[in-house]
Amino acid sequence: MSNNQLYRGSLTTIIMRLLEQKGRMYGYEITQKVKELTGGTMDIKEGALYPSLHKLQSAGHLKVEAEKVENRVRKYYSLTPQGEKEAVNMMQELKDYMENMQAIINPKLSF
Amino acid sequence: MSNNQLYRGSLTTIIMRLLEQKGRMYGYEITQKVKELTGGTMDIKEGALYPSLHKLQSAGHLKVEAEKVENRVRKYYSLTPQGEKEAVNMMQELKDYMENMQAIINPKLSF
DNA sequence: ATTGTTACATAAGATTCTTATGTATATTTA
DNA sequence: TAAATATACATAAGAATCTTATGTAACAAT
Repeated sequence: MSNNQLYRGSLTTIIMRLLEQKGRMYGYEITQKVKELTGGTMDIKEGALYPSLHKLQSAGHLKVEAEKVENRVRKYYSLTPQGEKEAVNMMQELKDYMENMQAIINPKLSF
Repeated sequence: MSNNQLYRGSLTTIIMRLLEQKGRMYGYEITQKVKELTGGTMDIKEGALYPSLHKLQSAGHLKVEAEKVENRVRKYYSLTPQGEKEAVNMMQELKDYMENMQAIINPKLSF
């Protein structure tokens, strides 16, 4: 993902958010989109991505449809109704995380 | 730390930043300060804190001084010169992380 | 006398990631 | 045309970070 431990734990949030916005994406497309959006600094590894997608799927947050495009198989993922709720949840948790980190890093009148 | 995987990987950054600001803190004090700064939502577990402090110390980022206060031992940690540089580094990496997450979550003209 | 707080520590297990490896097709480049 | 790169999936072994559980020890409060 990056040679930085901070990214640890944020992959599922990223996947859920991209699918919330785009509706339907396949795995490889997600890696490319993230690379594009972060100017090349974030590089999602396949060894992290695919197990993560499978876990979200078996948790009932994603559904998958396999399609053959240009003689290659693609697995398109999208949010289930339950996944839509979970995506909203995860976005709130990311917001809370960011605010908490800001509160620690730039405390208001605490030091 | 929190029932949220996003916090995974941010403990060392938090420790380094608090020591950068306060100069000198002991383990238990760090847990209380973080609780205070985040309104009780972040709760650093001892099983995460102490191994993390030991690792930062053996990496040369922290130095430790044991003191007996009210008949109880405290281990005060502070940044080494090398640790000061590493703290600046970590703050930049946190900033980059936050910006990258923002770019994914709220993309500018990409969807 | 028991519970809660302060203060340290470590071990076992869970989770998430990296690295390595594998399969397969298509395109580009040397 | 052979080799390298890109596209597209997958899994296994090991690393890193965390939680849970447990332990020691002194002090305060109920």
